[in-house]
Amino acid sequence: MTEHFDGQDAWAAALRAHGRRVTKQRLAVLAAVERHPHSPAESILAAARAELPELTAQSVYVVLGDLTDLHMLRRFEPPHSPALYETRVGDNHHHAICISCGRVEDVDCAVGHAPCLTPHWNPDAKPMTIQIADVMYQGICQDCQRAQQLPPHSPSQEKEK
Amino acid sequence: MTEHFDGQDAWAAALRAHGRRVTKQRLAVLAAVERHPHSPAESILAAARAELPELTAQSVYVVLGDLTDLHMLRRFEPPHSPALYETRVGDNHHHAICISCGRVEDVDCAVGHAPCLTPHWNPDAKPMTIQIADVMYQGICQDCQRAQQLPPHSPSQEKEK
DNA sequence: CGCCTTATTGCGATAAATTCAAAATAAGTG
DNA sequence: CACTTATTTTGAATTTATCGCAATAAGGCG
Repeated sequence: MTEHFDGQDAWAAALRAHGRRVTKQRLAVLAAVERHPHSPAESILAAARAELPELTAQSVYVVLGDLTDLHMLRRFEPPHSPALYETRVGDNHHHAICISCGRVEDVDCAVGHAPCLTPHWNPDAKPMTIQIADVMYQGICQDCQRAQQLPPHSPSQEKEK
Repeated sequence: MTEHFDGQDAWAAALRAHGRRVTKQRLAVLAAVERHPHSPAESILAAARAELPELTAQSVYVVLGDLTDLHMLRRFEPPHSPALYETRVGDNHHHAICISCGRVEDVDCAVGHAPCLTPHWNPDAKPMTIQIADVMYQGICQDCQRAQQLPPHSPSQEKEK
């Protein structure tokens, strides 16, 4: 109950620092994202409604979009998934997604510090000023791998001819 | 007019190799993607209709999805954009996207060969078996950068307070 | 060469995620 | 406390993509 206010105040300060008003909606969304990293807007809405039941979906979209623009939140879009949000910004860490179950894991930056931020441009390409390098590792997590090997009733991937 | 058949035959062979029938729809889609890399389904439909007017949107979605599963096409989803497709598969190259105008550039793999395929797992994370590492550089291209500096009538990004 | 089986495509409807416009509300300021 | 305007809500629309089933045609076979 008291630990509530630690983060609450920090978020409030950050909002003011960005010239934004401190509203219960924003605080509820920020708290929800912090508690449920790698969550889509809908899950964030559900989580935030635990402490602010009258919150609407549209508000969540607006708040998420705005806070992402401010770099208070980070947004990434795994394939075949709605956009996911997290509060970890600044450190440029990456993500590993299981293409089978959708589980997401954080992965520290692969090349040291501000790493992947210097792409090897092709000779004919016009270089851009890179702001972030979103690295999306796609693979199969251990659980799903195990589940696929068991031949039993699991008609998962019978394509590829 | 003749150069048509070179690629045509190659695609046909590849389709058969994957146990797929060779249809004009598939050939039209493949040709369209090859001619317009980094294009969304809608643009591919338009391009493919140039040579196959009766092609439908749904067929394009089905074909793109299927060929992507076969790894004959590669699909990636830049933020705030529909999924894009390209014929370059196998080499694991990356992409740089201008967050302002949406322009996409190919970027060769940053770390040499099969590079980014070995993430640095956190101690507590359960490693996955990585299949591909999709690296998405996000930044601002030279043109947009130039356009933003000119104060004139360009009410583009007046947020951030 | 034409038939037959079955993959593939077309059609119509539908879903999921996100965005838009305008009215209602409330944060911060004086 | 009143006022200004950012923020949220309300209600609907848009965009991107998928689903089920009927229609079609590709490739194998007799």
